[in-house]
Amino acid sequence: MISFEDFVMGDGSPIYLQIIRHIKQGIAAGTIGHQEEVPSRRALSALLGVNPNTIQKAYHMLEEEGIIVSRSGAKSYTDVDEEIVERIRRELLAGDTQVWVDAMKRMGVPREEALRLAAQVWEKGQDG
Amino acid sequence: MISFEDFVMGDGSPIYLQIIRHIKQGIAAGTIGHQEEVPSRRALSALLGVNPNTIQKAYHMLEEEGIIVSRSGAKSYTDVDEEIVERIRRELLAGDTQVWVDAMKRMGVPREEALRLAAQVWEKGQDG
DNA sequence: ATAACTGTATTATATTATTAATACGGTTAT
DNA sequence: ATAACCGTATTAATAATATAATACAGTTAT
Repeated sequence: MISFEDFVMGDGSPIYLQIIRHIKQGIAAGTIGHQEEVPSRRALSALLGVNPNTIQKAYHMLEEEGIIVSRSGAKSYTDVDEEIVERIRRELLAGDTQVWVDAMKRMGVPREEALRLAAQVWEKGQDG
Repeated sequence: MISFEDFVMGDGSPIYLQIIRHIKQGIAAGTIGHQEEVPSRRALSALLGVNPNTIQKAYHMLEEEGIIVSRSGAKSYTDVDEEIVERIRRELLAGDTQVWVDAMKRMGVPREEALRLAAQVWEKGQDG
């Protein structure tokens, strides 16, 4: 069963996008595997304190991307072969890193200073 | 005069937030200085192809943050002493880096691999 | 002074994100 | 079979974002 324990609604982006991202990150991390059970729309909406329709929107888009499979009346499960895992991982890693690098460059931060800052921030956190 | 030549409406975030970010990044980079002229609401709205009200919203929030000063009828100018520049720079650098580091950790990317990827993405770009 | 530009304000409308309240029919464990 | 879940669908309402069309008064260069 996919866990949403560490899920935090932080940035101001739409909730359904945050949910999609959370699941994709779990798949990229390997903590979410193939044919893993997905929380029901109602259960997750109660857990996160949002409307069931918001969850349905996220799940529906994940299904269109071929990441989860739903059957009316039954539980929903992930459907991720190795190819899709690699695609998601590449997408997220490259995309996030590009965003950060672009921001640093736009602020005139030199490469070495940026990498030093990243290493420093990395240590500050307790996990990882 | 603040330049918006390299401004691109990329991410799906609200335009007024992107404008605020663009100006803050310029201040952090030092390419936007003290008492520098800000494009008029109408001029910038025409340049970006958005509504003047959207620009006004961004400028109004920047004024509330003490970053620009406006007088009815006259042009608007930046108002950034060294203290505010340092505050903005620290905010943006630390914030953006934290977001990236958190994403990498959530995806189970080891520190060294993340830093290697960052260095690699850094080189790929033409500027910086 | 006056024309051209400024910031500011108002009202209306459209779109998107989200909530809310239901409803229907399929699946599953007992 | 039946109760408790499940996915799915519909309709209505609200808030945030953005557009559109104006209007008014202050500033500035000529």
